[in-house]
Amino acid sequence: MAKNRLIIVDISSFIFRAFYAIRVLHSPEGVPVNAVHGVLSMLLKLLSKYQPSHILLARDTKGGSFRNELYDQYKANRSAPPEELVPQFDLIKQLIDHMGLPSSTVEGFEADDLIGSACVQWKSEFDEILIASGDKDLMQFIGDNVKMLDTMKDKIYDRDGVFEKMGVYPEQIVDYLSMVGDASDNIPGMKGIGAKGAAKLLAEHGTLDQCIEIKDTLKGKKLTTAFGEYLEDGLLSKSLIEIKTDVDLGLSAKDSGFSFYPEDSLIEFLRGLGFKSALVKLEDMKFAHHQADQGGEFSVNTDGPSIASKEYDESQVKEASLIGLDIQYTSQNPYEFEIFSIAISTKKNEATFISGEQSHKVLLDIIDRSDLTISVSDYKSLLYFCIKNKTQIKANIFDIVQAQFVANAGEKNNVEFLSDKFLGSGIPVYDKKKPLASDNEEEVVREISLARAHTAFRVKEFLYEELERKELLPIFEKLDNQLTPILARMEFEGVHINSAFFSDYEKELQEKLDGLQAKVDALSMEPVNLNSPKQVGALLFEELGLPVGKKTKTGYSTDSSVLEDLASKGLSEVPGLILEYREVGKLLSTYVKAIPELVNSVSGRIHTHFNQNIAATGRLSSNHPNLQNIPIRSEMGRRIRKGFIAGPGKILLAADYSQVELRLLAHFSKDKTMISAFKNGIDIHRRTASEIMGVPVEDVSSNDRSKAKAVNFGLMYGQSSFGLAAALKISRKEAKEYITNYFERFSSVKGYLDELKEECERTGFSKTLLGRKRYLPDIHSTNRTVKANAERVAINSPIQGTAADIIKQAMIDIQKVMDDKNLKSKMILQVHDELIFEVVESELEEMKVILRNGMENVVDLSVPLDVDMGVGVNWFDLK
DNA sequence: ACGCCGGCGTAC
DNA sequence: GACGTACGCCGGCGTA
Repeated sequence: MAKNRLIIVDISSFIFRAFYAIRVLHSPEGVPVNAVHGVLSMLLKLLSKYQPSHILLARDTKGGSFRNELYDQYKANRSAPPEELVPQFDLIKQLIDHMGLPSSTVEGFEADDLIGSACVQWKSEFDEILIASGDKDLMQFIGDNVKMLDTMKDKIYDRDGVFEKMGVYPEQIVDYLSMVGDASDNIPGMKGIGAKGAAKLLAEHGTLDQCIEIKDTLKGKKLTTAFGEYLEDGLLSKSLIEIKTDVDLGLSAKDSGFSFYPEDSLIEFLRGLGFKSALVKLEDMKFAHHQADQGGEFSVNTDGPSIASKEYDESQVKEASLIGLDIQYTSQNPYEFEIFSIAISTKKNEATFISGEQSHKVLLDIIDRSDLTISVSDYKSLLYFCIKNKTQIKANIFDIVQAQFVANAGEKNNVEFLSDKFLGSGIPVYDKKKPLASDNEEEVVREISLARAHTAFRVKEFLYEELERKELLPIFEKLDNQLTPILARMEFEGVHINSAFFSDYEKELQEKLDGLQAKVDALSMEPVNLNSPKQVGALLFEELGLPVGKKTKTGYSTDSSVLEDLASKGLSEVPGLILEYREVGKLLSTYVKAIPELVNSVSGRIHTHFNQNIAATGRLSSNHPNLQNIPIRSEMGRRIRKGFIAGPGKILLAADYSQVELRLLAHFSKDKTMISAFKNGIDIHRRTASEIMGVPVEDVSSNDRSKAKAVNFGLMYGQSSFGLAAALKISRKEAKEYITNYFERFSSVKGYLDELKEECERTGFSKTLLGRKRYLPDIHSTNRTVKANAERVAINSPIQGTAADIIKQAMIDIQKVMDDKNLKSKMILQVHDELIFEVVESELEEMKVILRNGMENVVDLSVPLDVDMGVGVNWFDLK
């Protein structure tokens, strides 16, 4: 590492990036502070990661620079900074001063000129200079000991790095940008010359001046006009791009030396802005500083807290009102696991590890205390323990992972991430590959468990405050947190399967698959692995010479739409055979073979995991195995459902919401046609077909209906005419017509969808009927594709998310009734809009009533929520 | 041998 | 560029 390292920061670019990267947050006084927060964390990261001995923060002045006098259109395309950013400039100036970081601003010059001047004037004073900026312009200063740092990508550019990225060397950057221009500063460049052209010219002729000298020999219309008509623009551009290097910075190289220490004034300042997690980091730094003072050199350190391990002391637990808890189990299998150890934390930077019999006892003690809040990172596994031991939890449980999911759906939410985010990291990672730091495995488990318990203890207050501030406490406390015990019970109960059915069906499908493989082999030169898209592509498009359709990143696309196209052309029977092979192979590998392997050896049943904190809309997901995607659409696939059966003396009962999402769309949009269709029990797709194709309801063909169905669904996903056309294999024109007609006939739907986008732009999040939020920072992206994506999400999330909230609430209500009535029937599966119960036959009729009531009455909408039910001995027969 | 990623296909 | 939310299989490729 360089002994003497200067970092020059283009602070303006930090400010803008910070502002747009984090949604707007306000201080207790209502002043926006998101950019302040962002700049602070960017600076702290810079200091800890690159450990500079010197720093210079270069700031723009409020007025324009000499460049505005050269060119009145300079930066004319820049709109005024957003209203909510304006008051933050001054706060950031104060922040920098409180941090004691050297900064410079000079009237009439931009930050770039200060950076350039520092680079040139101070070059010999430092072993290394890093320019922290995203401005390509500044690449011109890169040289032996000057490098550029892209803090977003954590990438450092040296001379070769510049060439790799731009195709020119640092000394050619000015000429390069003079030709290409720079849209962000409204620098025109020379029309007709793009990135590649400029790089090529400079590679051949070295400089712009050289190019001008030989311009008459240049070939091609674009180039000749560029060097004729637009040469002036190029020269003007050059004068704008050139950076001053002789500005008097008002301080010397030595003055940029600093030593960062979180003074009380900084702490006070940040407290006033309502920052909490940043304060924790700074206080830990102070702590580290004092430690370092005892025995050596101080270095900026934002790493996590070190946790002192304490002996177990009963009194400490007795006095606590909040405990962080981590449990380590002896096995993943919930039917076999015993508690290996627990760790508890009731104090900052302290935690206690307890193993053996005592851990079991302490755990039973603390969950029995109704005056206690236990903060954990895996509530469900604690519930497994309780179900197994037939104990009830009296304490309040706060799951930090679930809290983070509700507060920031779509963000990471594992304990390691939370520890990083709020405490500055600190969870040791158990890495099986590397030899353990300690050769005692228990030692490693102990370290991890202590850190997890401590994280749960510390992070709870931050997340609670965040949930409160974002008005998400009701969703967290009344919905998600209430659902967890139900999911634990469902998982614990599991599903019964008919293993003989699976093995018979496996045999049947395997024979079928072998037959298909043999047929294809007979038609090809050499054996092809039909599971390999690469080999399939080679067979179809090279050996057989079939017409190439779509391409993927890596080669020919061979997906089902391509194969169907080829099959319909009748040039070869191979595409059809591959389609069949794919279908059978999928069923075999993903379901028929895989599922029986997951039968639990103790219970003899399948125990899926219902994940509550993965799908950003609030839906559940299921894995190991995924029981939410068991085939139903094809007959061959649907047969798999025969393998899922009720236990002895039981019967399966399923209840599913009919068209929930479309009903929600009708309710939200208040569309009269849709509402009346649902109120009168009319088939919505048929009705839609009639409206958009202009035929009487009774004359709608089944083909028309399925097209309308696709339109209805596509709508809720923000599908374009392009997508609809592809899905239905119709022309874009026809697809477009349907969509246009749809929005004419269902005009309030159009308005509603637009409103969703606008609302999201305004607030930064989308919201469900029950108040679940999903923050979508991409809605403000300047990248069209990214923004369009966010808009589709903004349309879909409230609908999908509301449906998810509704069924969650229904599960809670239904389980409550079942418990109150002490019923023996069990809720065992949820498939987004469907609940499946294993019912004791004597309870069947009662259960039907409970389900219908529970599901239909969760919320009061302007359309009824209809529920269909089915009964059967297996999942196939639930009709 | 293992892990990651792309392509593909299943569900709602 | 073009349809939202998931999970999981397989092959292929890079690293060990």
